Amino acid sequence: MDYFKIVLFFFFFTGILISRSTAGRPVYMNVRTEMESKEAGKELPALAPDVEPEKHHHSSDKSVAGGGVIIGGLVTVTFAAVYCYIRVTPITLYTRMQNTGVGPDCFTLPHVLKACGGAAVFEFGRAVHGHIFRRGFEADVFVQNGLVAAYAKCGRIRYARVVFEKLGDRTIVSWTSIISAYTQNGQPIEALRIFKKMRSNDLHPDWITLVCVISAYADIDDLGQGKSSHSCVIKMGLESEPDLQIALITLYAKCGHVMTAKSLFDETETSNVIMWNTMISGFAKNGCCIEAIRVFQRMLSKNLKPDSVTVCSTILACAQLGSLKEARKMGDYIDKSEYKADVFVSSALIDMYAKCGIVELARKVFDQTKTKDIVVWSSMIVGYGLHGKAHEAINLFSLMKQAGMGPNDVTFIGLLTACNHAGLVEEGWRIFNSMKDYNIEPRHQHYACVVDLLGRAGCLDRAYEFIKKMPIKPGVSIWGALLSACRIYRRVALGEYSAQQLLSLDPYNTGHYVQLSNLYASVRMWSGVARVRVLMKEKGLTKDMGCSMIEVNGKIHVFRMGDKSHPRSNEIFKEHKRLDARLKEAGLVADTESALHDLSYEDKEESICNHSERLAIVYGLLSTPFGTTLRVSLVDLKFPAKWLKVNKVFSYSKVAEKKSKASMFADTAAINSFV
DNA sequence: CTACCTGTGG
Repeated sequence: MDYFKIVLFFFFFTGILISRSTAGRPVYMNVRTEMESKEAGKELPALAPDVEPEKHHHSSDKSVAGGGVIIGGLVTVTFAAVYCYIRVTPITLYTRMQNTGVGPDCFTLPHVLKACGGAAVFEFGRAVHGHIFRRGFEADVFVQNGLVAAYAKCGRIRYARVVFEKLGDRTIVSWTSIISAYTQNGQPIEALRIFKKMRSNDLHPDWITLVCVISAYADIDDLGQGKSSHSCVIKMGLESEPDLQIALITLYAKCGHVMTAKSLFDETETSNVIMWNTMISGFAKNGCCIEAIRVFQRMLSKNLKPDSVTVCSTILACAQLGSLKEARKMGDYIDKSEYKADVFVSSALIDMYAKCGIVELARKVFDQTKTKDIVVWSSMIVGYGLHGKAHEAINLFSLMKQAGMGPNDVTFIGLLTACNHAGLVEEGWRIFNSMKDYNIEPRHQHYACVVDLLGRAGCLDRAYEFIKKMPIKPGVSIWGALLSACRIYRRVALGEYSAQQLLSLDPYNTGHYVQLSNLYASVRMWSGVARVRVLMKEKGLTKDMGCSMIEVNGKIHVFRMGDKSHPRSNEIFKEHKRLDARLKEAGLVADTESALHDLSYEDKEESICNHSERLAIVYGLLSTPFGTTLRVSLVDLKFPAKWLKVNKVFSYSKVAEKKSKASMFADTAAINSFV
């Protein structure tokens, strides 16, 4: 930062100098033409005018009369500052060096290559590669290692590999570079293969190699191999190396062993921000949202300065927790911080507010975001989709196109789910078909959205035809969508077929069995219900319990099915009974579940499952004034029940299904208006 | 020269 200030200061004076000599000439002309021409820094105005002063004058001979020295100076300084921020890089300096005829050597080139990686400028990297070749540095290991890394950072793994393969004398850094090249480009298995090859060449990993290898094991969720790397770390006496601790914490968190990750973290008592970030995101990604937020708060209380990654991870935790109170607190914190201009932070905030039920606040953040990238736009569109606001999503999509931003595949998932929730079949179909106009290949999820869309609308045959014509092999989510549509519309034959496909793909998922069982129950085929129960028993599956959470006055209340542990339990059950009767009176009986209500063991489970969310809603109705919006989340309890404490904020929660959350907003609104 | 933590979808 200090360096930056010095450069700015320098610019101030050179700016005045230039403005004197050019009498208000619009300097931004230079900036623009230069930015437009991709020729990286053929001219470098104002950086060192004492070396090449003429360069500034050649591009624009048209002097604009008037303007004045001061204004000219101010304009210059402003643009110079922008210019400095955008332009002064090792790359520009390198180009400049090329122009002055000073050749690079094997000490400058690695730095230049590092910069190529950082800015992910592939073409420039190619050019440098050419220079390296011409100047005969192909044999220099340092330079070649740099090339491998630069290509990897530009996502050109092939080029990286070619350079590596041609490398005669490989050092440990060469091997590490190619290994990390593969992990960075999402190919951890190939990375580990190369690691094994390296070991068979009797080369020992250094600590950075270990960081890469551990992160590869984390990527493929191989805790066993990860643990042996951990013992390797200890054997080599590297366990106090912060970067290795970070890699290990990531590994354990990624594999679901959050407590191991936490104990590693606690042992360090570090002030390393990245390690704190790792811990926060580790908690957040495991659904331990409150723990994540607590770590963040502890960080603040220790006067450690969070960076933008810290706040992004904490916002993610708030979003998953679904607690409006925490979300608001975080929002206020960001508002006062320097991070509100960060695109990553903005998109995380938009997502958070949408998931916590306030799409309007999400929109406010969206509107306040100056530079909107595709993720910001998509987050907002997805947010509208979550709330079933299809028209808002579609309108925003047109605005996005007007702003010249091209959609990506996630944008379309947002649009399609929005149409799903709003039941806009034809609109969704049209949107799906328009994907090819943007050169976006529909992926599995897009097809699943369409099947869901058609299925929910009752067009089951059309959905099935669609599946048959798909260019990809239908997977779990597609058959799942079809099965659930079959359950709604009681199409046994097609449902059985989908279930067959589904169970062969994913035999250990309880949800599929339950769906099939409910389908049978809805047409009173009790033999089918029994058969499914046997199937489940064979596989040793039991139906896991649903659990709902509601926040009232900043306190989280959790209800399990048939739960009587809440202090106001009696009241809640009484009210629930009363509402149920009134709902029935009004003919508002739950649709498919009604068929299940009169008989059978399975049915009870099914209705009980809904119970937990009903209990939460009833409690919300009892304890808030009329007109309050209730926000209920489904909680997936993969943690033991002892961690769950009703009427108390609890630590280990995971919001299970975002989709059902949206439909719950709708249900709650309906009940609220009815009562 | 090589590495670790961040945002939308599932």
